[in-house]
Amino acid sequence: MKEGPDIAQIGALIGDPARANMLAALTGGRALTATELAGVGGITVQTASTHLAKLEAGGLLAQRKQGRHRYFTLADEAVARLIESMMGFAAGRGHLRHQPGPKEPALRKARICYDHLAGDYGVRMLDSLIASGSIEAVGEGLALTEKGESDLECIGIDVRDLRSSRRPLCRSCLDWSERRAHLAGSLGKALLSSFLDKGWARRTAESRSILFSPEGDRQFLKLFPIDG
Amino acid sequence: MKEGPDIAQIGALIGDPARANMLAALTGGRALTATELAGVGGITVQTASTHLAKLEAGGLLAQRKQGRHRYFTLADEAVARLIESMMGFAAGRGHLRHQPGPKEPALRKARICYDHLAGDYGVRMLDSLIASGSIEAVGEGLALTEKGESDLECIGIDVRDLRSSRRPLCRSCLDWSERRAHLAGSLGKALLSSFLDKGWARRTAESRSILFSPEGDRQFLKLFPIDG
DNA sequence: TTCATAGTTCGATCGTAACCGAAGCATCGC
DNA sequence: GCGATGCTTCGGTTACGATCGAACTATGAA
Repeated sequence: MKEGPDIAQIGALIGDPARANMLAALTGGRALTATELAGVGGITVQTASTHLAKLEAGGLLAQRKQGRHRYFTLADEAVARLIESMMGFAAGRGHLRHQPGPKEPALRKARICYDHLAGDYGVRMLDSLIASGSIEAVGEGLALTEKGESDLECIGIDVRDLRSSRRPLCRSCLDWSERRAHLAGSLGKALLSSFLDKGWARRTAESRSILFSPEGDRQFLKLFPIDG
Repeated sequence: MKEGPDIAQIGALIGDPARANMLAALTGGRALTATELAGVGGITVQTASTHLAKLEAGGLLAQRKQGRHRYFTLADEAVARLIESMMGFAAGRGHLRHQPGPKEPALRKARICYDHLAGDYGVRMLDSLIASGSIEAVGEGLALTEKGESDLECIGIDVRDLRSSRRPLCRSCLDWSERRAHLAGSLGKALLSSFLDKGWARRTAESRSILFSPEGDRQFLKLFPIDG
């Protein structure tokens, strides 16, 4: 019972939904504050604080104080690989999920995935961008074409500015309600931001769903048509 | 929260100590019965049964009925790799363990590790066998020498019989109370069995500790001396 | 100084899951 | 048929940990 490395301890740390979500969010590589992580986990800051303390004590997280903020990151590369490998494993047996997708239809339609658009609308957007030749699927990755760059500039996305960041411009993110890829990366984030700025959609208070206004809905569907 | 593969579910499955131990035991690749796994987990068969059902429902275990036995194995290679990777990760941060070894001194001294002797006595036995030239350490593995074979025959171990089994004769097993290797494999099992048969020691009812009689203790220490 | 924001600690509640005893099936050997 | 063994199911207990409100600390802004 008490022999072998303590995989139970690590399993238990990952085994709580709130903690698992925090870890998954941190897999993106960006440092997040305790409050942000509380939002990711769908819990209050107090609860998040105790979770984060446990994760840190368990060696899964590192903490960096900056002003009155506390930025959390995965402790090291090994943790990231562990989480990734578990996600890959879990993905291989989707039947594992108790709830095979977001419960609420609104979440299935459009929701925020860390910082970009996911759900039916997220998948549709990427499909449309690929169909129009704005984005090319290169192997596992995605690349913005010249046509895509000019098209996006037209709708107010400053692609050059996005390129200056270290973060990849386009990343493919598996959508777990649709089981298809949607657009992540700084471009995915910028697109979602622009929808919010334009008033096409808004975040809901306590949920991760994105609510489109009737007008925003129309504009979105026009901008990202699906042929066939 | 409800997006991404459900690593929380898998984490929770692995996160229970009893289940973790069962999984770790099955990493050896051999099929084990529910009763054996209950012993590994240090729980009753009833409890083990519910654990095993959960693990099977979670896709981590496969079950094969054979007569009145139920043999459990890891569901597939992917599960084995997942467990291995978690063990490797956990080993890399040994400080994770809440209890750095078995609590009770008796467990530290001698205990059963699946089917062979572990703890202080297990480590001593292997050390002595190596020192006397009965066993050679070859890289990560262990090999019985000719001298060892004849020596063991003298104390009533039928090595030829053991060889006929598919199971490796000698295996090195990391001892987590001593942090050193002890002898596993069919030979390790046979040696422990012989101690029990000779009445040198006995298993305790509800614990995994092995209790040596005063006479057995004397014989054991004489048979496996440590010089220096 | 005072107020606001970010976060932790405390205390208490509550739900879930691990656990075992006892009873119930199923299979084997006789 | 019988009893013995291996395992599961049921019922009830218990313990742990996730959760949040409230109070507290720390940093920053005004």
